[in-house]
Amino acid sequence: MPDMGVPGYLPMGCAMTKNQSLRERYAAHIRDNGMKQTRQREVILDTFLATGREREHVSLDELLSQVQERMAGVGYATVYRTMKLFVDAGVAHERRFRDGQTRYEPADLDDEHHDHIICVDCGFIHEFEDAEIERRQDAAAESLGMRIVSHRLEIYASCLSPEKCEHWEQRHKRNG
Amino acid sequence: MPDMGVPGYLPMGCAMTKNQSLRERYAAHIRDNGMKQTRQREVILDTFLATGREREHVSLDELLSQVQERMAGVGYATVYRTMKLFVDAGVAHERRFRDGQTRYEPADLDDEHHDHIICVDCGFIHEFEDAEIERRQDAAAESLGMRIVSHRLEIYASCLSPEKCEHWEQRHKRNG
DNA sequence: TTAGGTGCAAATTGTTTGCAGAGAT
DNA sequence: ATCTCTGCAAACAATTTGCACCTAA
Repeated sequence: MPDMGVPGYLPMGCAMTKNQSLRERYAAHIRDNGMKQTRQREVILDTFLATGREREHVSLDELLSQVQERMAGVGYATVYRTMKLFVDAGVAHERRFRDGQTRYEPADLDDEHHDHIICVDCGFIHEFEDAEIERRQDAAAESLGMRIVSHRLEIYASCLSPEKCEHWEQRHKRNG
Repeated sequence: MPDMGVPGYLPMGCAMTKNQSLRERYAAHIRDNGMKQTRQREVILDTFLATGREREHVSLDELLSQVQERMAGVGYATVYRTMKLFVDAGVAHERRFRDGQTRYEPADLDDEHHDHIICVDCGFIHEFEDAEIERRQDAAAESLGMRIVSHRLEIYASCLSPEKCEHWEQRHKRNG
């Protein structure tokens, strides 16, 4: 099902409107920088946004193989360069957890921000927000006479209910 | 000056007692695992703990060249493997900031923990602690039925007083 | 004496780039 | 027609490992 963004008719944060916003950012970036619309970029964007709905934090390898299912012959370098483009366009965020792979997720809109809790047993990546933690980070920087440019907060934790974790493991391994 | 750790006679957190604790951890690890005391490991430990006093967060390359000043001919692989050994022994913490280099700092003792604020202008690395942030992280994990194994919080910020930052830059570049 | 350590060089891993042909506008 | 993009392969950068020789215990 294509994105039929209808801003105002759907609650904020809904995947459909959010993906629509990201598509608009992409289109604007392409237009404003004299770049070209290509079939590869369309497929990569579609594939990337689809994985995003399940909050998958795909690696380049994972994304590449998903892209190749839709369009054979696409090269690693194209996906690599396109994801950089998406980052520049404000469509994607780049994440580096501890598995040595660069991963991507759909960008947060506006002032939204979230951090990650990674299960050390199965690798599943949860997301969470805490405004008070953000405030305290600002305060810590300010006390040093600095202003925050960006931050990263990653929590590595193990699941207290393994049977639930097993389920996550299966889900996650699908894309590995 | 060698470390003359005198636990109980100096305040907790003092560099001298702390380094003494770390040396003891190293010695215990070597003993308990049937490993051997070598001149290289001694020199690397001395050099590493010395950089730690200034909270330098050395990279392998930086550490290697400092080690070679004290003992010519030491190879990269030896420093590499020795730092892994120190991590296993609880002597060092491994850190990966965004400059693509693995850095090391003396391990925190017991329950101590600190996070980092990295200046995006000069690369200088500050440290800070915030117990409330830690509590909230625990709470976030608990709400998902998880228990924290470790975490990383890095704040990238720019300095509001550049002239101060210049000073830091000089200090930091010394080891680059 | 012997198991473990060292130093070199080569292998790995993940990322980045140069370039000739293909494609979008 | 022109300028960008793609796919391949090669270059890079940082880390990791195999191996023959060395050394602590």
